[in-house]
Amino acid sequence: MHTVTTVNVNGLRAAARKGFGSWLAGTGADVVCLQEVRAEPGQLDDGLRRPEGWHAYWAPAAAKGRAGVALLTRSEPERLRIGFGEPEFDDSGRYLEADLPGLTVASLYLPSGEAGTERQAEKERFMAAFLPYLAGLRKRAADDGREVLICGDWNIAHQPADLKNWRANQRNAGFLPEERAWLSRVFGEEGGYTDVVRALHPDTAGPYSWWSYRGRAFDNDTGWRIDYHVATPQLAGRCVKAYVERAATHAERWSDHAPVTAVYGP
Amino acid sequence: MHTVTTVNVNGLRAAARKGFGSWLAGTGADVVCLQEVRAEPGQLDDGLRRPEGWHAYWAPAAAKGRAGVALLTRSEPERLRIGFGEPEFDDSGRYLEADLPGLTVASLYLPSGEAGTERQAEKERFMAAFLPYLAGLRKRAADDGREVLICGDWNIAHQPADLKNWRANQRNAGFLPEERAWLSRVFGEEGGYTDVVRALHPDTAGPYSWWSYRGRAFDNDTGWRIDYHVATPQLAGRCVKAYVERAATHAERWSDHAPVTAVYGP
DNA sequence: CTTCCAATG
DNA sequence: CATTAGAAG
Repeated sequence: MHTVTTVNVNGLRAAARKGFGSWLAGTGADVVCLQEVRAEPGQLDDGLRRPEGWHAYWAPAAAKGRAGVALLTRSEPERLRIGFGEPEFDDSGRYLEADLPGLTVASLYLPSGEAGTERQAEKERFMAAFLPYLAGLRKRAADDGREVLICGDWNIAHQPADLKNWRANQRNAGFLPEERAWLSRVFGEEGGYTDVVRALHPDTAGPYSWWSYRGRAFDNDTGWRIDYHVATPQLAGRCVKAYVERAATHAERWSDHAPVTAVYGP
Repeated sequence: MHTVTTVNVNGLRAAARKGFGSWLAGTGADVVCLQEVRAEPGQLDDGLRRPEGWHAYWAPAAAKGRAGVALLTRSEPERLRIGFGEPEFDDSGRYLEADLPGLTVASLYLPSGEAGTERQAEKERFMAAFLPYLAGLRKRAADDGREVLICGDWNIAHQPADLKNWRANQRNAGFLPEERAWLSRVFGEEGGYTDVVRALHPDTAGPYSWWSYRGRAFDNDTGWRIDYHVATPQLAGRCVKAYVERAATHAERWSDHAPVTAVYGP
């Protein structure tokens, strides 16, 4: 029985100034996955670095002020792992994994970039290395009788239903054919994972989890669904509820992403 | 008859957001010298670039967001000059000169830097080139029967009375022996100029015109007098009133400097 | 449009 | 402690 939330905070220090703390205090989740922390633990206030009632783990990027993922868990994990074994990304602040009893849960922040740039090439290298890792992780977990849940900002919308203007974005990073095909492999035989939110809501547009700060994207709900719960099928089948906490970042707008929460039954 | 104000605005766009406009609307000056504009004219709102009732002249630095001086005059100058003939500093946004009838007035922003750095070396090169220019300017003006007034942020406190903690600052840029000696030459035979505010207030501590943003420098009046009216002696003798508008940047604090105003009688 | 950094003051 | 620009998103 787990309630898990993932949210890209777009700078935890800025988010904390604008209300992240009260959101965290009010959440019923027992696992929170954070992305784009953009700070080293030492740059965070005590109450944020070690929040009351949580075990907190940080994987900052070597580059200051960039990326950075974290995991907050109500119970203490048995094991932690930073990175997924690809040296280029080991200290890039993009992957942090924890073993809880019967469940491996990870916070992922996949690179983003504009089409045709070096950043996009980096994203593609990440994708190429990460898929085999994911597949291997699922197989090892199956052998151990564990479930796996990779939460985070994957920076890719999978299908037309996953963003407002899919036609206009077919040549934009985040909805490129090769990115979508890669996600299909994650969700297909090769990866063997399930897109939890889409499985529960097969016919909705969205629910979006990111809206650009530019223009009136949030007000018009011109969003993208790029933050996922990616789970082994058995775990996904146990999900009884999944939703985007649009209101959490609405009034105070402490991030351009909204938390994505799923409740996994026993 | 002139009322002249000089103020380092520490970024005119930021100052405008915080109340520079209402200060300008309320000033009785007919010449305003600005330093650290930190913007090209095109980056300023219309009302700021061409303020109602003023002629406005801008000398931005080639390096974006750095330095930049300006002159606002109620009457149109006969001539304008950017730089003082030293190529290194011609487009550094540090010197702008205007000829009004019988008066040459300039806005100066002398480089600042930390002792022992390349910035300090640049400051010293500026000082070395600027003193002969000043001396020549005074002589030419004398031949023409003109007065000269160089207003601005000279980034040097001259004497112990010109900063709160002079003992602690003897090795800090802005109060180094060589900088003080250079100002003494400006105010001595070689330059031939007068420190207008000090001439009127020979026995006051300060009045300071800059307070660091760090700590409680402003509240404790831990300030420096580094913004000067530097005038030919005859003009200085006509000064009937000289003061620092501490309140102008107190309530709203639109700069770390305060305006320094002097009234020159006929 | 917002984050954070770096250089600068 | 504040400014601006620039990289990044």
